[in-house]
Amino acid sequence: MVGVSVEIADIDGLPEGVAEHFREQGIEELYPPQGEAVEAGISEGESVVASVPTASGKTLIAELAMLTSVARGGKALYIVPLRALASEKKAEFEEFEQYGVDVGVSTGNYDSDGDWLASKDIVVATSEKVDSLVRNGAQWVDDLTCVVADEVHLVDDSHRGPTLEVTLAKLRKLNDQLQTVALSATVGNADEIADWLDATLVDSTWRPIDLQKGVLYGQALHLDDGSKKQISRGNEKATAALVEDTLTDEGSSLVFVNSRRNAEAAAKRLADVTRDYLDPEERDRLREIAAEIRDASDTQTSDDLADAVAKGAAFHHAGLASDHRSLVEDAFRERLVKVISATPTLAAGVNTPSRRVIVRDWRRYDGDVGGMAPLDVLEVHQMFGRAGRPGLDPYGEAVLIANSHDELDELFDRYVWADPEPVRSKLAAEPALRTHILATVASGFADSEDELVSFLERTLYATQTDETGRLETVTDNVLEYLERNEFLEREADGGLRATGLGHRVSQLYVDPMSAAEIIHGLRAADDRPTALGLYHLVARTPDMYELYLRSGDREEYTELAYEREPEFLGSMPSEFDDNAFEDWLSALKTARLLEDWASELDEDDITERYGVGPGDIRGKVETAEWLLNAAERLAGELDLEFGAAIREARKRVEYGVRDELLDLAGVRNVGRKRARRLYEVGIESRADLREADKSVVLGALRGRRKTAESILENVGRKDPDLEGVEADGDATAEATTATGSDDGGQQSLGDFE
DNA sequence: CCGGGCTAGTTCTAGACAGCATGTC
DNA sequence: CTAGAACTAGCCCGG
Repeated sequence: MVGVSVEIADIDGLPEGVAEHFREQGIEELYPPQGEAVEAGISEGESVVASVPTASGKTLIAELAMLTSVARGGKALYIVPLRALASEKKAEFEEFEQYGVDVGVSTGNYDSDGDWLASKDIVVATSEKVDSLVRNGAQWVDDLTCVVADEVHLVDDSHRGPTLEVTLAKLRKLNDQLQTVALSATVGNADEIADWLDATLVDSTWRPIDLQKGVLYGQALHLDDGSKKQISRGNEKATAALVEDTLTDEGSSLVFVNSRRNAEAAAKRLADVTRDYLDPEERDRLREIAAEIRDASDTQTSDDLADAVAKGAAFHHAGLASDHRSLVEDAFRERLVKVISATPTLAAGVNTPSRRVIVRDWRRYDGDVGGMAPLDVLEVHQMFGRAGRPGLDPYGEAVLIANSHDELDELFDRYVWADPEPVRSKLAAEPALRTHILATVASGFADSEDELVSFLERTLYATQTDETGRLETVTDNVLEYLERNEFLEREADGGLRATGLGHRVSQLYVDPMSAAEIIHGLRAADDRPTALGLYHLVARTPDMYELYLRSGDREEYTELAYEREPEFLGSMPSEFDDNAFEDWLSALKTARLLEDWASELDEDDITERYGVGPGDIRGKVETAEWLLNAAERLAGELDLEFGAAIREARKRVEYGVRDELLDLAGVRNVGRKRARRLYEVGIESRADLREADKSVVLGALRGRRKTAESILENVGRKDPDLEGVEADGDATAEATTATGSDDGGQQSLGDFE
C-alpha cells in the first residue's frame, strides 16, 4: 500500500461540507501516512495505530476517524496527554462546528460536567479525566464509537502510562466494536501496540519537511547525510555559535538543557547574541512582552525572564507561571523571541516548532541511578521533532553537541542512527495497580479475582510479558493491601467487592495509599488540627510531589519538626530511619510553604525561601486544595470530626489568606491583596463591605473606581454606583504603606485557561 | 583600593495528572 | 557504583 496517492475527494463518509473545507485549507492530496491510514480503513471504522514522526499530519488521521464516525451517528473521544494540549486540540476541532459537529473539553481544570458532554460529538480529555469519568459512571461513555489516543507511546511512562493503558482497556471492554486509533511517535515496537489494540499498523518515517540531524564538534557540524558545515566561533560557546549561525539565516533555535538553572543561565548568555539581531520594531514588541511578564508575577524568575525576553531570548521550564509560559511560547511562534532554552517540558508540550533544535545536554541527573543518565532515544527524537515548521522553514535541523571526538561518534551511534527503544508497559508495579485495581473493582469491571485477572489480560502489559505469575503476585499483594485498609472485601470464593469507603476513594481519584495516610492521620488527631498539621498530612501522601531538600535544609527542618511536633497528625518517624525521616522533612518543607502562602507571605519571598519558581507555588497549592478536599470527604464518609478545620485550611490555601480574610476573599474580584487592604481599613466581612462608606472602600482600593464598583456589585450591594465619590485619603495612604507595593496587582493563582 | 580574571571547591539537579464549585486583573 | 554546569570564594595582578 506504499505510494498510493489518496485525495480528500476519494474519502466517503465525511460530514457534509467537510471535504470542501479541507480543500479550502489547501489539503487535497493526503500525505503518504495519511493515505495509508485511509487504505487501512480509518474512515470506515477500522482501528489503526499510526507510528509517524511529529508534524507529519497525525491530526488529520485522527480527524478522518472521528468525523466519519460522527457522520455515521457516533461519538468520538480524543485523549490528550497534557491539559495544555486539550485547549489546543479543542480549537482545532472547533473548525468543524460549522458542519454540525459539537466539540467539548473536559480536564481537571477546564469546564467539565459529565452530563454536559453527553450532547457533544467530539470530546477532548486527558487520560486521567477519562478514567475519572468512567469511575464516576458517566453514561455517555457507553455511546462512544471512536477513541483516539494521542502520543500513545506514553504508556511507557511509569507514572501516567498505566492510566492510559487501563483506560483504553476499559473503553474497549465497554464497547467491543470501538474504533481505536492510536497516534504514536516512531517507536521500536509499534507492531506490539497494534497487536494489543487489534489495529492495523501504519508505520512511516515520512516527513513533510526535511529534517537534517547532526553533531557539532569544534567548528564542524557533521550532518547525517555525510556533509559538513562550518560553524564559525570566536570565543563563543558552541551553543551560542549555533544560535548565531541560525540567526544569520533568519531562523530561530530551541535549546534543550538538563536543569532549570541551566536553562536560565543559557538564556541570559544567549540574550547577548540575539540582542544584535533585532530590528527596532521587534525591540518595541519585546519590551511590551517583557512588561507583561513582569506583571504576571513579582518574582526574581519573572524579572530574569523579562530581561532576557527584552533582548530576544527566553527560558522555559515548569517553574514558570502559566502566563509566563504562554507569553514565551506565543512570542517564539511569532518569531519575536529568537531562542528558547528549555528543559524537556517544551518537547512534550504545545507546538513550538523551530528552524534549529539544539540538544545541548544529553545526560540528565537521575536520583534512581545516583548520577547522570543518558536521555532515552525516544526523548531526544521528540526534541528533534520540533525542528522545522512545515510550510514555513525550508528544512529543519537537529543538532547535538560533542566535546570530544569519541563523543562525536558516540552521539551518532546513540541518537542519530539509533532507533527509539521499544515501549514497555509499566502496569505491573504496585503503585499503579493499587489505584487501578480498586477502581476496576469499584466501577464494576470485575467482581472476582478471575475476572480481575482476565480484565488485566486486555492490557498491553499482558501482551508483552512472558514472565508468568508476576502480575498475579503483584495483584495479590495489592488486594491484600486494599483489604487491610478496608477499601475492598475478598470473599472466600474469590469474589471482590469495594466497600463504601473504597468507592469513595476511587471516585475522589486519589491513590489509595494517600487515602490511607489521610485517614490514619485524622484518626490520630485528638484536638482540632492546625493548618500546618493538615498541610503536612497531605504533603506526605504519594499524590504530592516532593520538594527537594537542599544542604542546610535538613538541619533547619529537623529543628522545626521538634518545635511544632504537637501539630503533626500521626507520629514522627525516628530521626535514625533515614529515608522515612527525609521524606517527613521534605513534606514539612512543603507544608510550611503552604502555610506561608496561607499567611499572606509575598510570592517573591516564598520563591526565594524555598528555591522554587512561581509555577511551583501554583502547583503545590492546587494539589493541596485537591487533597484537602479529598480529606474532607473522607472525614465525612467515616464520620470523623474536624471537617470544618479541613475546610478552613483548604480555603486558606485556595485564597492564600489568613483565616480572618476568608469571608472577604471569597468575593469575586477580591484576592488576597485586596482583601487585606479592605480589612486594614476596618472592612472585615462581606456584610461590612455592603454597609461601608464608599469613599473608604474606594480609598482602600487605591481609587480604582471600576474595580471598586464591580466588587461592590459582586458582594451584592444595592447601590454599587461610585459616581461623585472621592477616595478617602487616609485609607489610601495606609493601605499603600501597609503593602509596600503600588501596582494594585492581585496576586492571584487562579489562572486557568 | 578596586576590579578583572583565574582556579579550585561547592552546590544542586525534569515533569504535572486528579475533585468540586464557580469566577482573578 | 556512576556527572557536570554554574556558581562562589579566594587569590593574584595591574592600574
